[in-house]
Amino acid sequence: MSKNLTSRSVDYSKWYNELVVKADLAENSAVRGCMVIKPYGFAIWEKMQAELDRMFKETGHQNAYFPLFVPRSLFEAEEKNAEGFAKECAIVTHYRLQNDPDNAGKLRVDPEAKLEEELVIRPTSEAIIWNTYKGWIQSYRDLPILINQWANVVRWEMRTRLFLRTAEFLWQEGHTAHATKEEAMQEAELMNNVYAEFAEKFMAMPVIKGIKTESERFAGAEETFCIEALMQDGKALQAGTSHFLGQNFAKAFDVKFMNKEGKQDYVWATSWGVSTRLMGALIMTHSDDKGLVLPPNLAPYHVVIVPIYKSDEQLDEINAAAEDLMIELKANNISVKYDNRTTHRPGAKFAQYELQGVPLRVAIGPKDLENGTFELARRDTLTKEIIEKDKIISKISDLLTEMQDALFQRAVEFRETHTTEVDTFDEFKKVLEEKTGFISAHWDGTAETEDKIKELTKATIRCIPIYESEKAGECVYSGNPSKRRVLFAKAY
RNA sequence: CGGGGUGUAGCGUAGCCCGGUUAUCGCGCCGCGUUUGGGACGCGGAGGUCGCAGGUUCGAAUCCUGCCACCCCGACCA
Repeated sequence: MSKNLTSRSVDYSKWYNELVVKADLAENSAVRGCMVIKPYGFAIWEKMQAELDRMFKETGHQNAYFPLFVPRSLFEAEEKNAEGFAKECAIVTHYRLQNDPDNAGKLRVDPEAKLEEELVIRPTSEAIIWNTYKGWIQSYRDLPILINQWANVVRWEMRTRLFLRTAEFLWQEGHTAHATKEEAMQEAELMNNVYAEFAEKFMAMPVIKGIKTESERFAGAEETFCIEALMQDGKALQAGTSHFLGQNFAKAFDVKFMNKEGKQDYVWATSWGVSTRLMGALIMTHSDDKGLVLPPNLAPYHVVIVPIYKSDEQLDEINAAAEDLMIELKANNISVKYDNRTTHRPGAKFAQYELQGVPLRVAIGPKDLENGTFELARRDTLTKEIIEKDKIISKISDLLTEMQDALFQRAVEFRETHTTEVDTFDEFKKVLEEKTGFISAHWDGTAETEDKIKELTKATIRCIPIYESEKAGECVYSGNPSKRRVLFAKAY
C-alpha cells in the first residue's frame, strides 16, 4: 500500500484504513490500483454526491444513465475528428468462460466465444452519449440537452495512486448539447463555477478558477475550464474540469439540427466532471497527524458522544442523558453517533474519532451528571471545554458553523502564503524547490516555453486564472512579451 | 516500457550477505480476571503455501534461474 498520499511529513498510512483499502484482487491479477471504499469513506462520498446533485438540478440538469460498454468503432469515429485521446483502457474481447480441459477445477476463456467487435469499458462516456444524442436531436427545439451521469469509469493508468489516480473510479460526467456557441460556452463556465462553489462551501477548500493551456487541455476540447487547489505539501491538484467542446463531437458523431433559420448545423457541446479524487483533495487539504479533519458540511456525522463510567449504574444514567441530548441534536438537524460500546475504553474511542475527523465530540461522565455539564472537544483545534447542559445545543450549532469557516480560512491563508510572484527564472527554480506552492509568473504563451519549463523544473502551468486583471510583462523563461501572469506548480 | 528497490501471520517487521533446532518481535485477534475523564494491565491462547514455479544440496526463508506483484524515479495521465 502506498504510504505517500502526500510527501509531507504526516504519515497517512495509519488512518488510510478508515476510508479505503486497496482492492484485494486475486493473485496474479493484472488489475492494479483499484480501491475498496469502506462504509465511512463512502458516507463522505455520498455527502458530496448529494450536494453536487442538488446543485446540478438547481442549474437545470437531469440525471440519466448510459452503458458501461462502448463498441470500439465509436472510438474510431471520435478519433477521426479529435486525435490524441489516451488509448489506455480495458477491453472486453470474449463473452464466456469454460472448464479448462487440461486443468481440472480451472476455468479459461472459451476461445469460441470471441466477440466480433470488442467492447471498451468506458474511460469516459462522450462516445456512447454522443452516439445516442444523435438520435434525439433534429431541431433547435430539442435543445439544449442538459444531462448528468453518476458512474464508474476505468482507465488503464500506468501508475496509480490511491484516490488521485485509481484504475477504476467513481465520478459524475455532465454532457450537454446546445444550439449556439455562446450558450455552450456559458454552460461550461457555469459548471466550473458550480464546482468552485462546491469546493469552497462544502469542502472548505479554496480553488483558483482558470482555463488550461492548449497542451494541458482535454483532447477534443476547445477550451477547458478548471478549478485548481493547493495541497498541504505545496503541490497543486486539479479538482474539477469543465470543457467547451465546440462542434468537435457533433462532427465526429454527425449530430446535426435544424436551426431557427432553417439551416442544418452541428450542435455545440460541453462536458464536465468531478470524481472520487475530490476525497483525496479533501484529505490533503485539511488532515493532520492525528488523522482526518472533516468540514462539518461533509462529515458523515457532526457529533460523537462518548460515555465515561465505572459501573453499570453509571452507564445507565449516562445512557439516559445521552438519549436526551441526541433527541435535541436531531431536532436541530445535527447528526450524531452515540458510542456506548463496552468493549473499548474512552481513550481508544477518542483516538478513533479523531482519526475519522468527526468535528465535535461530547464526553459524558459522572462529574458531568453531578454538575449538569458536558465536555465538548473540537477536532480542528483539538481544544476542549466544559459546557453547561442548557447551552450545549446552541454551542454545538455555533461551533459547526465556525469550524466550517475556520477550516476554509486556514486553507486560504495557507494558499496565500504559498503563492509567490516571481520575475526571474532563478527565483522561479528557487521558490519551487524551497518554498513550493503556486508560482505566479509571466509566460510568453508558447507551448515551447511551457514544455521547456516543465522539462527543467517539473512544474506545469496549472491554469490561466480567470478573474485577475491583466498586466503585461516579460516571460520568466524566454524574456519575450507576456500579456499576463499564469499559475505554475508541481502537480499530482 | 526503462532505472532502482521490496515481497516472511490481518498490519508492521527480524532473520537472508555467511544454508543447519519448533521462523523473531510488536500491534491486532480469542479466553479469564482486574480496569474505564486521552490509545489499560496481568496471565493464558490461536494464527505461517517465508510471493509463485523450477533448480543446487543430506538439508533452502537464506544460494541460482524464470515468472508474478507491489513501491520509488522517469515515460504516461480524456
